[in-house]
Amino acid sequence: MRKVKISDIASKAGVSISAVSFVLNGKEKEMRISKSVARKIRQVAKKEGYHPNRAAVSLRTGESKIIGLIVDTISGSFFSRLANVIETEAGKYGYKVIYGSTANGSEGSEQLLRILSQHNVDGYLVMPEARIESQIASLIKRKNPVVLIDSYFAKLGVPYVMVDNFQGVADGVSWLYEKGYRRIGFVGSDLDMVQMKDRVRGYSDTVKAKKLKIPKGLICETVYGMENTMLIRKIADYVKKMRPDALMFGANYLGVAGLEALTGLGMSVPADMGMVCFDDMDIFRLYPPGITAVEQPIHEIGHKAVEILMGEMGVIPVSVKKSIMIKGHLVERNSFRVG
Amino acid sequence: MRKVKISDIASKAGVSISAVSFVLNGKEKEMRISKSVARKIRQVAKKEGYHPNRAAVSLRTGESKIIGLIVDTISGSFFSRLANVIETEAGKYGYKVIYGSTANGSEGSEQLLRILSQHNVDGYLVMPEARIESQIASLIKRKNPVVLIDSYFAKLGVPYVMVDNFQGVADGVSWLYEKGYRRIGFVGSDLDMVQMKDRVRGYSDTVKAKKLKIPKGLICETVYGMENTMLIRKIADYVKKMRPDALMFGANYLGVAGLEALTGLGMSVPADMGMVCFDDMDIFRLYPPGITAVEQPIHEIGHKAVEILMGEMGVIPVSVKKSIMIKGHLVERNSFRVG
DNA sequence: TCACTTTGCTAAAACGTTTTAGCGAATTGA
DNA sequence: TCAATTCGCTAAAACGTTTTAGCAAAGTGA
Repeated sequence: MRKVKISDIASKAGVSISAVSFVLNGKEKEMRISKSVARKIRQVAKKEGYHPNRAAVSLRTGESKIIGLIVDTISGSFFSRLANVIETEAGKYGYKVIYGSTANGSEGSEQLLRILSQHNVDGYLVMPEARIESQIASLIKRKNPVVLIDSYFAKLGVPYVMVDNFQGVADGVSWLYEKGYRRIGFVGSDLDMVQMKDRVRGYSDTVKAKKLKIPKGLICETVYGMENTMLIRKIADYVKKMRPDALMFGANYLGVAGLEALTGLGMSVPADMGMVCFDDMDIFRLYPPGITAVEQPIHEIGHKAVEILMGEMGVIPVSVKKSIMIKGHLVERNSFRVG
Repeated sequence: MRKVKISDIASKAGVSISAVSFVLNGKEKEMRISKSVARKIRQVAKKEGYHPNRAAVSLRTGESKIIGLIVDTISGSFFSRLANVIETEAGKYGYKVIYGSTANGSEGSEQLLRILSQHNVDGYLVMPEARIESQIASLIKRKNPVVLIDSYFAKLGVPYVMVDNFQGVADGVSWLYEKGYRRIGFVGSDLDMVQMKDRVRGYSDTVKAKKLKIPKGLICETVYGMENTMLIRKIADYVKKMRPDALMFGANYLGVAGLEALTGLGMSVPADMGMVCFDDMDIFRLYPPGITAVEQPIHEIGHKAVEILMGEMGVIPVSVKKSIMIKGHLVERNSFRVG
C-alpha cells in the first residue's frame, strides 16, 4: 500500500510524467494533450488513487495550500467558533489551516511566524494583539498575504474584517434607553486597540445623543489581562460607588465577571440592574432571565476573512472591498425591568 | 530579504552543503566535522538567519513536523481548550498542529485523512466519533502513529488517553447520595462509545452499591445528535414522569439542556432538584447557586496525549504505558438542598 | 619507508513535483 | 512538392534538503 506517485501513473498510462502533471493540473488545453490521452491519464490516476505529495509540490511551487491562523488564544468561545468556520471556509478552497497562539508562552510571535514561514504558509489570518503589530508589518513588507480579524492596525494598510463595534454598543445602549434606563454605565477595558476604543465611543456617543447627563465615572475601565477575582471586585466597587441602573458590557468576559460581581453584591438582573453585553455567549442565553447581547456574526466574519485572503493570495479575483465591517445583531432577552 | 538557504551558508562559510547540513543537524561527531569548522558554520548560519525549508526537508525525509488533530467539531469549550493545550505541548517538541473537523460537512473523514496524509503528517491525535473507526483502522495498518483522546476503540489496540468516566460519574452520584438524595436519576445518551457506556455503568453500579431501589426508567436515554429543543422536552417529560429528586448528567450539553428543561417546568436547582454534571462548564460555575460538576483534567489529558504520540513517533523513548486513564475532579458547588 | 587506517571533508543522488525548452510527425499554404 | 506551422508529446532542470559513498591528506604501525 505504498503511496502512489506521479511516475507510477505515467508508466501505467504509458505516457510521460509531464503529460500526467499537465492533465492533472488542468493544463491539457494549453499544453495540447489529446482528449484520449487525457482521459486515459485521469482514469488511471483515479483507479490508482493518486494524490500529489504536497511537500514536493510545495518545494517546487513555493505554495503549501496551508494558511496560518494566528490567535492570542483559541480557548474562548468566540475564537474557537471562528476557528471552526475558518477551517471549513478554507477547506472549500482546498486549504488547510495550521494555527498557533501567541499567548500561551510557548513561543513568541516572531518564533511563531518564522515557523509558519518555514512551512511555506501561503497566507495569514491574524486576530491581533497589540504587541504583534511590528511582526505584521514585516509580513506585509515581504508581500505576504495577510488579513486581520476583529481588529486592525491603523498605520499599516492591511485588509481586515471586523464587527461594527461602535454600532453594536450603540444598539445595546439604545435598547437599554428604550427600556427606560437613564443612568447607564459602561464596563470596558484599557486594551489599546480600536476594537475596544470603538466600543467606548459607541457608548459615549449614544449617551450623548440621548442627552443623558453622565458623570465621567460611569465608565468603568478595567485592566486588560487582570486576574478574574480582581476584575470582579473592581466591577463590584464600581457598581457600589456609581450606582448605575443598567450596565453595558464591552466584552463577553466582562459581562460574565459582571454577573458574578452583581451576585456578590446580592443584586440580580433584571430586578436590580439592566444589562446588555457585547458579544454573546451560551451563558447569556441560559442565565435565568436571559441576558440581551450583541451577537457577533461569526459565520460571516470567517467567511469574509477567508474570501478576502483568497483574493490577496490570488486564488480568486480580488474583490473591490478589501476591508469590511460587519454589523452585529442584537439578541433581545429579558435583562430589563418591566414597567 | 530573500530566504536564505543551506547553499548560502555553505558558500559564505567556505564549506560544502553537506558539512552545513551535518553540523546543523547535530551530526558533526558522527560525520567528523572539526570543531573549528562546526563553529564557523553555526556562526554564519546564525548571522544569516538560516532556517530550513520545511517542504524540502519533508520531501527528503518524509517527516513534516506536523501532527494532525482530528476532532468532531472544535467549537465547544472542552475541545477548544484541549486544542489549545495540545498546541503548546506539541510546540515543545517542535511540532505544529494542523487540524480538521469531520463534522462540519465540508469533507468526510476519508477526505480529511487523505489531505493530512498528503501533507506528510507525522502522527495523529484523534477525538473519535464512532463512524471514523474504520479510517483509524487503516491508519494503524499503515503504521501511522495514532493516539485517541477521550474515547477508544476496543477492537483496535490503539493507544488512548481518556478521563475516568466511570469514576467521575460514580463520584458525582455518591456526592448526591451523601447530600441525602435517594431517588437519583441519570441523563445520558445513546452514543455508542465506551465513553458514555462507562458513565452509565458508573451510575448503575454506584446506585446498586448504595442499595437504592431504582426503577429502570430512572435512566433517561437521549438520542445523540438530537435537536436541542427536542432534547429539552425529552428531559422535561422524563422529570415529570419519573420524579427524581436529583439528577446526574452524563455530558455538559445534557446538563445545560437539563437546566433549561427544569426552568421550563418552573423548577429550580437546588430548591426542587439536586444536580451534578459530568464535565464542567463556565455556566455551571456561574449559574446562580453553582452546579457541582466533574471537571475533566484538560491539561493533563493534552499533555499525556502528546507525550504518548511522541513516543509512538519515536521522538522520545516510548513509555511503558501507552494508554492511560485520568481521574476527573469533583468540583463541589451548591446544587443540593440543605438539610 | 610502505601499507594501512583514520580524519575531515565533498560530490552527487534522491525525494516527487512543475515547467521550460524542444523534438518529430502531421498539417497547412503556396 | 517543399517550407513553414501546428500538434502532441517528452526530456530534463529545478526546488532545498539529507545522506551515501568516497576521496585526499594526515596519522599509525612495523
